[in-house]
Parts: sequence; C-alpha cells; structure tokens
Amino acid sequence: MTTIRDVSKLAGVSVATVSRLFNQSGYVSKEAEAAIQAAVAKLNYKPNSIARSLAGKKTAAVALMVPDILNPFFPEIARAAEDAAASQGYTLVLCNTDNNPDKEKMYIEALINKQIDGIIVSSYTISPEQIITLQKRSIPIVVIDNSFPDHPIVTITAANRYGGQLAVQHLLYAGCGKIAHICGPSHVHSARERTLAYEEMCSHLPWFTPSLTASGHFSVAGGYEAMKHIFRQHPDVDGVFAGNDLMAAGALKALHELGVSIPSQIKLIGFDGIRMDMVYPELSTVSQQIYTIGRTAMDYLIRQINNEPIEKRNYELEVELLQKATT
Amino acid sequence: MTTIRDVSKLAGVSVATVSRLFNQSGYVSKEAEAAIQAAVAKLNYKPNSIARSLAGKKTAAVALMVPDILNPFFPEIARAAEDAAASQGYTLVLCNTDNNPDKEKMYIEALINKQIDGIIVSSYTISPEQIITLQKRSIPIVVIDNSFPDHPIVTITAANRYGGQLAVQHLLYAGCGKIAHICGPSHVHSARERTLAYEEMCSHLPWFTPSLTASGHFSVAGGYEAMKHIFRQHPDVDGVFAGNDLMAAGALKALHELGVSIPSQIKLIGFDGIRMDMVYPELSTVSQQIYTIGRTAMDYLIRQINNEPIEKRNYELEVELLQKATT
DNA sequence: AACAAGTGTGCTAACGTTTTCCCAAACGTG
DNA sequence: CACGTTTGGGAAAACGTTAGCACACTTGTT
Repeated sequence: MTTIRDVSKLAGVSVATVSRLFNQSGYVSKEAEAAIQAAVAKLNYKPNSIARSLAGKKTAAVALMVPDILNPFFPEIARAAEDAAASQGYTLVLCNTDNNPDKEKMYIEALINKQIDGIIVSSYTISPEQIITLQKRSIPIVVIDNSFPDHPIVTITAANRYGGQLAVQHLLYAGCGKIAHICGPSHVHSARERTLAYEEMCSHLPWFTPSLTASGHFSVAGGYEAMKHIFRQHPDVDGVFAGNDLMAAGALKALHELGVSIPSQIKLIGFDGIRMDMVYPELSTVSQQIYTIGRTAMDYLIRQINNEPIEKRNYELEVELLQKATT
Repeated sequence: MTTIRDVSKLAGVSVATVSRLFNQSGYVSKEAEAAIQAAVAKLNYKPNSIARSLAGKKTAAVALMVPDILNPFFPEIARAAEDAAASQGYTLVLCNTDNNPDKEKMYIEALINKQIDGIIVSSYTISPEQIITLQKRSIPIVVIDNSFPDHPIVTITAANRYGGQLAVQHLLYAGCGKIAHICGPSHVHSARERTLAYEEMCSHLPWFTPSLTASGHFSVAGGYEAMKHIFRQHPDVDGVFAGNDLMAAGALKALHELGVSIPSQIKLIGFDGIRMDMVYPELSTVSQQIYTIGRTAMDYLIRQINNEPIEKRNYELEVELLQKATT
C-alpha cells in the first residue's frame, strides 16, 4: 500500500503539504502541486480513509435504519438514499431493525462507535428523546415517514392527511356511496394520518359506521383479511380506501376471490405509489414519490453533517393522485 | 470519548493488557481482568472501531453489490446478508451498480480504500479476471447468481438447470401440449441455464419452434410484451414457462387482458420464488430460497475473512417446485 | 540444580492520516 | 526601509488501537 509518505518523498515535499493539497486547506504552490500530482499518478496513491477517519473525525459513511428492507417501500428509499450518498462520496450502511427497540439500540451503539457521520431513521418505535440523545452526541439524524412536531428533529414525510383526503374525495367524486377503509397500524404516524383523513371526510356522512374500518397491518395478507371481513358485514360497499398499496393489493385479491368486479362494483384506491405493475388491474393510488423522500432525507442529512443551515424542521412532500384501473 | 488509556489507568494496568483482554489474545490474570471489567463498566468504555481498523487490519464491514435493490430479488438477498452479517458483528454496506461497469469499478475502488473486509457481488457484467484481481489484493469475494466454473471463485447459485427442467416437466405432466418460454437476458448466467433447460426438454417435441421463445428482459413490462408477442403468433399455446417471476407476472397481466383464463386455457409458471402474494391468481413457480442464498453467501464470505478452509467453490442450492393457482 | 515451557505484564513502535504550531520568504505600503 | 500581511512549507503531535518484543515469575521435568 502506498502512503502519503511515499508521495511526499517522491515529490520532495513534506507529508503536510501533500495532505494540504488533498484537503484544499492551507497554501500549496503551483510547483509543489505539480510535483505531488506527478507522484500521486506514478504511485497510484489513494488516501487511506481509515487513517483519515481516525485523524479527522469523518468516516464518509451514513446509515439507513429501516424496519425491514423486504417491505417494498424501503428498497425505493434505500435506492434513493444510496444514490444521493454515493454522489457525494458517502457510503451507505443498511440496518434492518424489525421495529425491535433492542435491535435499534444495538445498531445505534454499533454505528456510533464506528463513528458514522449520520443516520436516516425510519422507525415506529423510536422515541424523540432517543433521537435527541443522539443529536446531543452530535450525530446528525433525519427521520423519515414519521413526525415529531414538538421536537427539534428534521423529519421528512409525505402529505399523508391531504393524500387521504385526495383518495376519499376521488372515490366520492367517482360516485361511491359507501366507502370502507383498511387502516394501517395505529402507532404508525402516516397510517394514523391517513385514517384521520378518512374519518374527517366521511364521519358526517349518513352511511358512516365504525365497522366500515378494519385493520390490515400494512401487509398484503392483512389487507386481504380486512377486505373479507368488511365485505362480510357490508356487501354493499362500493368504495375502499386502503392505507397503503400492499393492503390494497391484498384487498384486490380478496375481491377477486369474492367475484366482485372492479371497478364497476367496487372502486379501490391505495396509498404509497410503490412499484406494483405486477397486479392486475393496476391499482389507483395516492403516490408519495418515495424516491424523492429518500433523496431529500439524504440531502438534509449531508447538509447537517456539513453544518449547513437548515431552514425548517418538518418537511412535508407533495402527494399525487394516480388514477389507474381500479377506480 | 473514553479511550483504552483511561481504562488502563483506572484499572492500574497497561493498555496492552486491556487490549489483550478485549481481543482474547495473550494472557490476562483473573485479577487484572476483574479490575479492567470494573473500569470498563465505570467508564462505559467501547473500543473505537476506527482506531482498531487502522491498527489491526479489519473493519468488520462487508459490502453487498447488487445491480438494483429495486428488483425484488435483491431486498431478500440483502435482508439475509444483513442478518447474517449483523449476527457476526459485521456491518453491511449497500451498493447499487445498475450493471454499469464504471460504477462497479468506482465502488470497488471506494470499498478497497475503506478497507472493506469482503464483498458479495451480484453482477452480470463483472469479469472473472476482475474478481481474481481483487482476490490477489487479498480481499475475499463471494459471487451470487453467477458461476465461473473455471476460476477459483466462490459462487452461490440455485440449481437453475434442474429448476428449469422441473418447471417444464410440471407443465408437461399437467398436460400442456405446446409450451412457450419467456427468457431472460442471454448474458445472465441463471437466465441462460433456465432457457437451456427448456430447450433440452422441448426441442425434440413435435410442436417445438424457436418462435415460441421471446425475451422478457427479466422485467414485468418485458414479460407482458413477450407474452403478447408470443400469443399473437401462437394463440394455441397452453403452457408458459417464464424465466423469472417478474416476467411471469407480466405475462399473467397480458393474459388477463387477452381474456385468457388461467390455468384452464393456459398454465403459467415462473422462477425465483420472490414474495408475490399480491398477484392474483398466485403464481406457480420454482422457488430458489433466495434468503438462503444470501445467508450462505455471507457465511462463506465471513469464513474466507477468517481464513477458514472452504471445501468447494461452486455451491448450488436446491430449488423447489411451488404449485400455486396458475398451473 | 538446571532448564524448558507456560503464564502474565509493560513498553513502544507501528497504522496513515490531519492539524497545530512555527519559521521563512516575498510582497505591499506608508 | 521598516512594518505588517500574505504565501508557502516543514516538524511533530495527535487520533485510539494492536502487536512484537522483552522481561519476570511459576511450574514441571530430568
């Protein structure tokens, strides 16, 4: 391995000068620069990042903590985060927490003593206090898909409330006269918001009743069960708003099995806009530009790392109604 | 930050002794151990992994290079790899290459000078020579979903050939009399193997003709187009073997649109066994236990890192016919 | 009694950078 | 010309570990 010392010798300057050149810090004369460049090229020198991390304090590595990369929402986040990270010379460490607080703590400990430069967290179990503690240890954090309005924490979310309204409105405009809702886990911020939107829009309507809502746990199987459950009690529903696309796909499957024709008898809309081109008919959904969330999160994380000022705390990204074949 | 020196002072021993205790190397007396443990507990000391990496030569980090984490095959690999890595104290770095050789090289350079301990590679563009070069730089590699029988490279693949035979056989047993094939990219090893299996099994049958095969590029959209293309020329096909599940899903969508009833008129089978519970009817497939591939790859990678002997070079994992609703 | 092997510990030189401090020209400027 | 100031660059101390070497003390064996 060729070191900075080799370069300095060959170039006839001190290691300090070489270091200054690489870090654009301090003065380096044209001649010295040329000599160093030549030596670097000749020796194919690459600064060792481990040593650099030890001496400086930056590892050029950031982490992405997600509950489970198998949930199709997260690969898209990961892809975006990795693209953004790589483009700025950062390396992305992936952590699956399964929403298990113990695992989360383990990972956080491990990341801290690897001196990670920053963390993007998606977690439904982590507390704002935990995050603040981390920030006090001066490690930048960005939270996605969750919101802590009362704490000094940078969060990136979609306009879940507004999106929910959009979805329900779309069903109403399409002429639905009895709309069911398959909701996500109530401890999940985004799920809660979407459900609140549904209730806001529908609770005053004559047909509204709590049994039109069932929980689908944000999963295909859950959506499937919830749909069957709802249909058993309300065979006359003609619209369904699912809190995410996975549940919508599950519901679609259930409706297929029940022999319900879509969208003529029942209209169905999901939420998220995950890549689901494999289902037929294609799902209408409220798309939240997942990629943008991931990229934005990484951008703000790196800004924090660089001590650049950040204007706001809670970034809410736009959502968009995507009408496909199920409405 | 509390360092090993603080501990050594508090415990009244030298830093060497503390280091030895933490690394289980060399001798440490019971008394010294107790004193150190106490000091560690009191100071909440955690060894700094950066310094450790610089002094030792291990970073306890491994990388997973995949073409695109958005392809549902890879999150499952990533999940498995990360689980296995975490369980052994390793951290997982994720790299998306888009099968772009330049990106691959960039990442490899970056990983090398971060002194990554090992790399799991899934790439259809990387050459065995490149890998050998890396190994010569003494960085352990495991290749998944690709095979280099003539080179000293550890590879993990599924029994693609056998699986293809299984799929075709299944269709034949089910009474299919004219079987089409949607193939993947010919430069992809696993795709090629599956196609060869189809040809092996069918080329001698009376109905066989090259136009029964169309390329679907391993994507949903590709499978969709290929299916339509094939059906236009051969409305009398009654069986379709798709080279992966994504293409099978695309084909299913096309057949839906064409008004073909499944499985009565046409039977359809995919390959991979990715989580696709959202499609209806559920796809029959040849499952390759993706999670196991990922876990196995990480296991062998870590074995190489630890200089443990490895028996073979090319590990071929079993596949399994999963009959669902499309056959 | 002598010697080898095993046990326990400390010193200190790496590991490859960055960064602080200091020194020396060269360069305006009044 | 005496002076601050800018420009350029070297020496060496961090950064927090690991590991090789040296030394000392026990044991056990002949």
